[in-house]
Amino acid sequence: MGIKERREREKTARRKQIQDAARQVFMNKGFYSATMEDIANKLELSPATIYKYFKNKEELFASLMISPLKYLLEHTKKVHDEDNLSVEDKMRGIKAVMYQTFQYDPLMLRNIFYFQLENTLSSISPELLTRINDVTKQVMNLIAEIYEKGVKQGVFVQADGMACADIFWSMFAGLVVYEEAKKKLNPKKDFLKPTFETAFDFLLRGIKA
Amino acid sequence: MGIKERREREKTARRKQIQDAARQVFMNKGFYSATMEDIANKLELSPATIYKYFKNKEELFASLMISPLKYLLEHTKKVHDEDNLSVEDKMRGIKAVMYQTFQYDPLMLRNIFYFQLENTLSSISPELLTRINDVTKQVMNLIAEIYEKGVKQGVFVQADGMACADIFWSMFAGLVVYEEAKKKLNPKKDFLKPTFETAFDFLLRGIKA
Amino acid sequence: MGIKERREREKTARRKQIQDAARQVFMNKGFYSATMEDIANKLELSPATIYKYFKNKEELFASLMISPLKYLLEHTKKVHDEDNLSVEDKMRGIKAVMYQTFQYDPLMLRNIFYFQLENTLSSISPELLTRINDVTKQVMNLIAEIYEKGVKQGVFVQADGMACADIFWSMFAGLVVYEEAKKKLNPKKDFLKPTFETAFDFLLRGIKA
Amino acid sequence: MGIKERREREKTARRKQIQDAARQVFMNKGFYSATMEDIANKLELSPATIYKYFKNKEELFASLMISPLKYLLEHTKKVHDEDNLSVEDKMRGIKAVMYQTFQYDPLMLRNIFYFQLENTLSSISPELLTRINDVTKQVMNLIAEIYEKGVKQGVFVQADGMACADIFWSMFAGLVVYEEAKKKLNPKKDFLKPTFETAFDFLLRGIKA
DNA sequence: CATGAATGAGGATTCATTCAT
DNA sequence: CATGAATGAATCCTCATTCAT
Repeated sequence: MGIKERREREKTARRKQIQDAARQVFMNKGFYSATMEDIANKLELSPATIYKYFKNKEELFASLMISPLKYLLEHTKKVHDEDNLSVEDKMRGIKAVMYQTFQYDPLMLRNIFYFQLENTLSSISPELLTRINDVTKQVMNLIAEIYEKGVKQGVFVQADGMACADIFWSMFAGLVVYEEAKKKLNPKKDFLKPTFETAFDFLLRGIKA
Repeated sequence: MGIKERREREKTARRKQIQDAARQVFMNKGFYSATMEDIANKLELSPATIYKYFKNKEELFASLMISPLKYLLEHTKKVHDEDNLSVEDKMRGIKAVMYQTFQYDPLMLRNIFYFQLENTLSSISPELLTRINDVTKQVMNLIAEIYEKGVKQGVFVQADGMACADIFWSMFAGLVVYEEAKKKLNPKKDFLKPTFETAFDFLLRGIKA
Repeated sequence: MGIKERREREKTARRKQIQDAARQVFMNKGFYSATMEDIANKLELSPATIYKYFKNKEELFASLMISPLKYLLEHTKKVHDEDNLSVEDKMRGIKAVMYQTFQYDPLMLRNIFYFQLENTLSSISPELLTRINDVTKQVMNLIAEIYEKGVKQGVFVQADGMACADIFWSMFAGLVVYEEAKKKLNPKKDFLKPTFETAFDFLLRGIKA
Repeated sequence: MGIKERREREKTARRKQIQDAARQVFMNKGFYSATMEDIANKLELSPATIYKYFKNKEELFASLMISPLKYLLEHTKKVHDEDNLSVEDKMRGIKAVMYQTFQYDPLMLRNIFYFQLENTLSSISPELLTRINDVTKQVMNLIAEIYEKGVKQGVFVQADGMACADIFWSMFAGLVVYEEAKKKLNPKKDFLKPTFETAFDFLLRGIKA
């Protein structure tokens, strides 16, 4: 009985190992240039083994996206539900959550933003795709809700909630995508933190009624 | 002499034809999934011919990036140099230029933002790479200058000029990358225009001292 | 002792289970496209287990051929040995037996006819191969005997007994192979029965002296 | 102009070369065990080249089926349309045509009969599949017509024309499939000719009113 | 006895790129 | 100058089979 549990745990562990290796390889080479063999080599495993755990390359890649998104959603929810916080504080909370998510898995986050742009990621299982899109939408909805509440309270300027959510999300995506590129050009400094702060401060001031 | 010129002109024209076809194919399929044969087919030309005009696939792709960036730089310069405009109006001008650039070549713009993220685009000629990065930096510098002028005038809040340029650029990138994805999900509506407006309005309000 | 017997019986039972599952899978997918995992899944068993009972895929497949052939041989013998029957009735009996055999395991029968055509079924054990060929030959011999007896009695036209056996066998094979294909195109109707009847009626009339 | 024609001819020639090599390899190894590399090696060509002429393995294989079927259809038509022939002579003509078709490409013919039985030949282009089925049906229809005419003339026994066509076709298929197998077991003798003759003689006698 | 896990060995297919004409 | 033809080099993926537990 304990034996079944151990088996299960080992399987999950191996799955995680593969994901970790894959994450690194995808990070370094990008989706197309990364090969299943690269990943297998890193694990000192046969490529065939990977296919026991993930249906194909796309599925493996996509599975990596879930985790940061889940992280993001969870923490966004927490901020949204915090009763003691003013809407302004909540928006500041969103900023913090976004930054933490970035720190949680920067490269994969970047890939998420690029995700839907490539037609070729089509052998992905529809369930996974739906799941990813769902999480995104949920986060956006939470942001929109906060914003609209703020509008009602007269704290934020009149604007569509979803539009505002879009904007926060875009700012988030832009900072991640672009700063990541910058980091490559100049790997020493940590540009993002202050820029992140300033960017959202601008937005927060901008939405104030 | 005239004959040589004509030759030259024809060559340039053909180069442009190839670029036009390539742009469409890259737009539809993305860099990796687009094939040289796709491009050649669209032109009713042999793949071999393309290699007379462009060293390889990466070079061809990169050459396409130049044009929107040049467009952006030119117009940004114009805004920057306009003597009659207040810094606030100039920033508004930047917003307009960005939107126009997006309209000028939306897909390629998206690709530019993603460009430096893929390591494998390494067979690109260093000159081209440098050129692309240079243009980006120039645009950023112009924005930074305007902002810093505004800070000196006490019109904008105290902040680093380059950081502000980063933020505008990131907002720009985010809107493009993310909205593009959204357009795919819901191809009917034109989301971008109003969101673009609102986003930069928030920023403009946010930077106001 | 009883315990040993039970073991034995259980082993035989399991062997049979595997064969049943295998039959279905081979029927649906054909030899090459069927995988050992398919079969194992159907049984809710591990592929490794199958290898405890059958040396390899080919051996498993071949083992399935034995059963319909045995059925055919047994019943053919019965017809052949029936003393009260005229040779004409015996030939009619052969027809019936063939049709019954088809009903007994249509798909595997088809595979039998195709069996020797594929060189690659070479890892099969020679004994099994011999056994299969032996049964076929025995059936043919029985038919030949009946026919030759009929010739001697002046009831059938002059012809080589084995040739006639070949012809009956070919007609059998042709009907099975071809009708099976037809069933795929038009799964509703039961074409075979009447065609089978008519076909052999033609032959029976044709061999009548 | 002549140059274009030569190109065209060369291309057709190469296509034919590939088909010839493929025919041999498929004959020796069967569809599944034959590899594209086998075929390429035989041609002293790269596998990639084959893909310039045929979309994939299945398509290449299927293309080989067309030719014998076309041969069969053409000659069947000729027999059917021959005005001077009695229906009985026409049926005899059908027999001859079938045997000639067998001689024209014995192995591929066998494959045709097995063709629709394997689910996996599914990446075949629907057009090709349709084309193959069409030819088969046409041949069957011609046979049916002859038979029904014979029935009207009171020369053949009462029976459904299509059923009779089925039977002739099945006999044909059976002889080909089974004799081919026999040839493998005993490669020296030419079993088929006399068996073929006798088989159809039986049928011809059997259908006589 | 049963099996879960792992894999070696291959095979189909793709595509950027070259080169003789 | 343009190209049709050819290909080397990859890469994804599959599957029969083995083996430690």
